[in-house]
Amino acid sequence: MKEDIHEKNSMEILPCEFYNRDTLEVAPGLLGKYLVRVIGGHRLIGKIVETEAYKGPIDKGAHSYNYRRTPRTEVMFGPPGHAYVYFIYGMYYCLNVVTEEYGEPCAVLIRGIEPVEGEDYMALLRYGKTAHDLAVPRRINLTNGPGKLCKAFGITREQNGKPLWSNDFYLAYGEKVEDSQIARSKRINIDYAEEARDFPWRFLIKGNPYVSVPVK
DNA sequence: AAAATGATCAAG
DNA sequence: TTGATCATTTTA
Repeated sequence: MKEDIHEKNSMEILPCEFYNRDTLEVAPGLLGKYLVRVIGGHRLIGKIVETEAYKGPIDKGAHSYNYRRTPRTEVMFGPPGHAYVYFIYGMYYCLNVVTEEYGEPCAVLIRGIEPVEGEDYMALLRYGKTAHDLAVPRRINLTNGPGKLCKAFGITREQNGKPLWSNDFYLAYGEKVEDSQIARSKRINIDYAEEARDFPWRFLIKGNPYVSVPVK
């Protein structure tokens, strides 16, 4: 059986080539990977448990649909492996990783994370309280959504366009996830996207409690 | 079910 | 310049 070069258990940083592939391979491939963020003298680590693929050229759910190029979508046209962070609903940030070759405006939205290290500081960033003081449902609530995890990891427009191999902000191999542990579904909250609304481009680790919305 | 809250973008 | 929209979350 052939070894998949994109899967291994390790804290090694993901190489740039990881992202330079079809978005529908990168999105499930990101499950189990670790997001690492150094902020305020703390190191935060979280395991990615839910992602969504956005393929701008053909995807009416994507900000970059039909190669729509604006100040906001600009970084998606750039090289793969960089962060695309956008501000939404006047209140929240969402983190994406840019995929595919330079000029192809595609990305993967990170929708759910399981805290691995630094949960107290995540809780502090989210609520101004340590996780120790939170009931279990609220601990789950820390990072189970795209806006929540950005708040918990201190991710803002400052990270927009940053490579995902920065000292204080990177992705590592983390934990191997078998294909049999991955579930798929339609994407969340893109009812405006016509036929693309039904594309099964959302990927989750089966049974993981840190997903934003349970699989239907 | 509906509010919160402001950047974003296409249209005028 | 304006106004509708929005890859969400919280509260009720």
